[in-house]
Amino acid sequence: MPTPHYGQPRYRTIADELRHRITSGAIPPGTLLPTESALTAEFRASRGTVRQAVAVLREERLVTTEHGRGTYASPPQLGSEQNASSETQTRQRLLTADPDLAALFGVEVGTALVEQEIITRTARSVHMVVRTYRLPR
Amino acid sequence: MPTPHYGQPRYRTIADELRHRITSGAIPPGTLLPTESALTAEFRASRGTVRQAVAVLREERLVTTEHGRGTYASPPQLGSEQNASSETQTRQRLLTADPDLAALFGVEVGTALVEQEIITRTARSVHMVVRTYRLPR
DNA sequence: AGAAATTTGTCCGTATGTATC
DNA sequence: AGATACATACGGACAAATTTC
Repeated sequence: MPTPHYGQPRYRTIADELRHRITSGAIPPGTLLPTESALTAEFRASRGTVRQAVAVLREERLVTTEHGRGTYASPPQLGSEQNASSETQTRQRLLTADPDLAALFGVEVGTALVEQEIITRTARSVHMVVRTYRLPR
Repeated sequence: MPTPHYGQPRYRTIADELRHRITSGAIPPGTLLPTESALTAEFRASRGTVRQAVAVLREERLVTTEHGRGTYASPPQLGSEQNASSETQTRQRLLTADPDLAALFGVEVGTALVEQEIITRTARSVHMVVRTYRLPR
């Protein structure tokens, strides 16, 4: 019943299993994963635990979820290509708004902002750098 | 990582921060606070701690939370229908690589780069600024 | 066009085990 | 020992988007 999480948590185990199904092709890209209620039945876990498992995959960009629809294995008909050999590095930090950003956000210079930097790269070179700025929420 | 509560308990600190954002206008009245899971991520606290923090604000009548919906900064008003319509402005320009970007891309300082800037905003405020940097091609 | 069913999103309350101060 | 915090897990309920009838 409640929560013996020796060794590996249940949601990790479930995430591993689902990841395997996706990467092995058992759940082809673009198709829907089983619904949350189906997963709760299959793994005999609570919905919260199942959702936690799916959240792991979402974090890994292995799936995308749409409200009222379901969870797809890899983005539905988007970008078309995922470069198998390209990887991303993500970094997040706090910075103080320079005049430019301060004006955009309508805050004072020096206000704290969150910057997330995503670097898309192959082993050889950097493809793209994306910097996202937000107010700390 | 676990539990240094020098002086002030963790949930107090989180409550203080959220209170400041509300009173400072960073979270305007009528808008939803970040979800519990978002707060756990941001403050790297457990759900229990986050809920404890929100409970403090609820006690102070600074927020009201609706089951299945979320937690609002100050009571949700009937007429205050908010435009969920967020819009984006896109801008693209050439710039010269500063030392930081030059190092990332492995080019010399001053090399031309393409910057695309996407600003996500409502009528009221800027939500997010995304800057994408690429080598021109 | 409208009602019902599905599915995901969020919150609630509770519980257990672990770890640190 | 006690207080605080963390991680995990359960079950229930309401909300919202989508699909189906």
